[in-house]
Amino acid sequence: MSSTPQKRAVRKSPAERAAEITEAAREIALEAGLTALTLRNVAARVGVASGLVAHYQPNMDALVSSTFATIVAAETQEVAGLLSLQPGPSERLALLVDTLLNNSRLDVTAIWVEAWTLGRRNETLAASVREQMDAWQKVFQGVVEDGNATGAFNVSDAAAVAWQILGMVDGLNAQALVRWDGVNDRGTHLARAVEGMVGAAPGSVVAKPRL
Amino acid sequence: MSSTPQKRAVRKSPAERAAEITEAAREIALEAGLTALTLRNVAARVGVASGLVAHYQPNMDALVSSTFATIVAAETQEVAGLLSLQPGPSERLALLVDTLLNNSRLDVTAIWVEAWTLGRRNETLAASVREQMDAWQKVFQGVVEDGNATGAFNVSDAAAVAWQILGMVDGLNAQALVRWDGVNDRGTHLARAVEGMVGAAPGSVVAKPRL
DNA sequence: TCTCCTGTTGATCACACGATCAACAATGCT
DNA sequence: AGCATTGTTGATCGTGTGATCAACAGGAGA
Repeated sequence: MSSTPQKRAVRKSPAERAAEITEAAREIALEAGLTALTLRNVAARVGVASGLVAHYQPNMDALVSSTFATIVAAETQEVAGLLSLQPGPSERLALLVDTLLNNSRLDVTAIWVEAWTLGRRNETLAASVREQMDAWQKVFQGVVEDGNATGAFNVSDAAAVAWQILGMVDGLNAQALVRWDGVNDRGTHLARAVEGMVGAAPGSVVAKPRL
Repeated sequence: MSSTPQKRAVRKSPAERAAEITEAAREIALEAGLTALTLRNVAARVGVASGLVAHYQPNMDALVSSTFATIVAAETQEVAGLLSLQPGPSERLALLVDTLLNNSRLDVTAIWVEAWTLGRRNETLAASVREQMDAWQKVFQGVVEDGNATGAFNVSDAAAVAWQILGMVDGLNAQALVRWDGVNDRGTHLARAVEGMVGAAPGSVVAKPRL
């Protein structure tokens, strides 16, 4: 019954081992949250002694914050990529709202929410959170300015509106975290709210039917 | 140098002692978060041995969740009270939005956010969170239905819209927790968004100037 | 084959947590 | 005054955390 063979881990290059550790950290965070990122937890997943994880990281706060950044930045990139495929700003805004509300990203949302509170005691993480929020805001702002240029929207302060939409989306996602059964038609309601904010014609921001 | 006199705590009635403990827990939570609610922390604040706190509580999860409920329910009551003083639904909605965004309640917001993640590992707390969210939603729903009745709003699903507004407010507050410097005119932007959702005339939901 | 470099181990430290409980002492009752 | 009730203590246990470091061993180069 050698459930845990307990054999010595094979010797690997620092780069490879470091990659294993960050990947294990990513998986743990997505499955059990940033709080579950402990030396022993990560070590166990990699199949390695706890000391080794410590050896590859200055401290755990750093691993937590870099793991957060990795996960969240990947999501931003992915969604931004989807946006570029859309024909116009209204479609982009609709896709943005629709994509972020479809509950397939609840694990990432959980990490966001956790990071907001963990940031109170982990300054490195707090800085990372602000940085990633800025990145998201820029994505929204780009869409809003886009719509302003084409005349689809009419916004005086695109940056502020972008912050607001971001906040709303975050809130609705956090809500879904707790009240998963919640409300349907979330996308429709939010679309109407967003239309009000960007000064778009009612009904102009409409989610494309899911394929 | 008797910084901590270390004298034995005076003997008090169970009711009185229990009240001291819950009050100390409330203060600690508001200042340092629900995570800071430890046996020793609460005991130190009351000026009592850690065992006594344990003696008055079935377990710490219960203290955490009841403290959360106490703090949040008080806020709901307070805001609901303010609402009743307003003449009509538009004013009520405006006050609601304005009050919840004015950053004087960031400590409570921090507790909300913390509770969302802590609820994943504390089922008692999770139940309490859902209960308190329901209470908030009812407040919003009442205002929306009110406006529907007077014709100020035009909403087909008041419950769903109420959930959405609640989520938005939560998100914007959580955002303010991290990006305090953030955006000004948050109330105005949100008012416009809410108008879009409730089908109110643009500009009808406007915050009363602060006295 | 031998040697050195370095990736790796795991025991260990100090600390914090929740929980438990025998012993203590203040209070009110008889 | 003596006693019984009960609020209170604080040491203790088991667990978990991050961090440290002497000792070990795999592998590449001489």
